[in-house]
Amino acid sequence: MTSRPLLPMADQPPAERADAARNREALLRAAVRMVDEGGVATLTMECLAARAGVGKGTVFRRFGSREGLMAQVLDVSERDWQASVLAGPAPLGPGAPPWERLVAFGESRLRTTLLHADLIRAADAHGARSVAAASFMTLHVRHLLTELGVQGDLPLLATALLAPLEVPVLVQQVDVEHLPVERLVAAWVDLASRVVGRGPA
Amino acid sequence: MTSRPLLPMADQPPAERADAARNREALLRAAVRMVDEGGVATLTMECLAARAGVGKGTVFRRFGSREGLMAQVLDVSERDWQASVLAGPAPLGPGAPPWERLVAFGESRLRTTLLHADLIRAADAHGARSVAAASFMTLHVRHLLTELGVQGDLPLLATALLAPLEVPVLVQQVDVEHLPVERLVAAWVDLASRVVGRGPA
DNA sequence: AATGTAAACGGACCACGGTCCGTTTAGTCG
DNA sequence: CGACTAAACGGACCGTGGTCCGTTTACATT
Repeated sequence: MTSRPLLPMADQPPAERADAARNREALLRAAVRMVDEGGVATLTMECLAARAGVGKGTVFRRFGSREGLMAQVLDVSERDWQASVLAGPAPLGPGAPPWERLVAFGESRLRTTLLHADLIRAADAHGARSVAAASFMTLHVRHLLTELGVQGDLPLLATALLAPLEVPVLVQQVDVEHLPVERLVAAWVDLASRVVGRGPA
Repeated sequence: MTSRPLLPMADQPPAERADAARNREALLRAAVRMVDEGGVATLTMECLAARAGVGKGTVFRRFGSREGLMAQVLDVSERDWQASVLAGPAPLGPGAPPWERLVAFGESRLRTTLLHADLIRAADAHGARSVAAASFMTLHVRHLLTELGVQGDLPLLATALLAPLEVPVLVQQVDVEHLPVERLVAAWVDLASRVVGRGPA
């Protein structure tokens, strides 16, 4: 028997090999570039591989699927946004009263979603939302609802508040029905105030 | 110049040729069969063509895309459902007071969506909801809200009520989080009662 | 019946996502 | 430093959705 790693450390799956890490980084960088140069649609897996100077198999080995890749690309911007919710300036970040934070959250999320609509869709593709992003938002809204003293099935109420901010809904309203974003924001705030059971400061 | 059709009738685009109509029907029948025998995933365009005894090009000529085909397949069941909302027995159909109808609508739609989740997704695919189905529901909810004397941006309020009944949301809750359907129904009714501003009979 | 034409047909063809597997290489151990 | 192994690599290959275009066919007009 060969000896297992001398430092158990934890039993993290053995860690990534240096060349693998380099390739992942190169691919991700290339992907980001392609996306914001030509849009999501122009990024094909084969072409990305070529650009990054690796074989197609490598792309799939690193990211599993186009969807997985897109999720990583999205993560870059999404992480910033989450940070500003968690620790940015009020009213989106902490410091403001919960109702103001909720309103700020809704508007900010609505605009962000619209901005990255294509990417979010590509990262979602088959319909299984990236657990990470969704659960972050659910938790946050749930937390604010708690602070507001809302009674009821909080997890599901949070989901209900988040649902109208999903890509398909917003895209339909903005791109097909040509509703102005301000109206959507106002309607969402109205919805939130009904759910909370009283709103305006 | 050749003479145009002798009976103008209306200027409907010349109407479908007999062979075309036959093929459309054969294809649709075959598609329905394949879907409820093997599930949505087993239906490939080429295979469908073969089954119906036509060329692949014909399938695309008739339905435009896989998505378009699926929309037609879905339409078969969806039409029945719409009929029962419009003219079926109360409380889903007319006759019951608006609040009871709204509750019945929510529960019925929730269960129906879950039942046809795959098909709805396949018919939606790129994310552009079939205008027909969506606008039917929006109109209906809007109508009920009006009857209930709800004030505000009705079209958007209706959308907000419909959003948590969308496939991705429900599938996430049921298949990933394993929440029981009854709880989803209860939460939706709660949401509706908040939006309406008082609910229980 | 013969003719003309717009529509329908079919299947070869293309692009893209995803898989497979034989080959190469990083990192480790003696 | 040489040997060994698990991991990474790359590109040929496959299935599927979708397009294209030369050929066939329904129907109307004479």
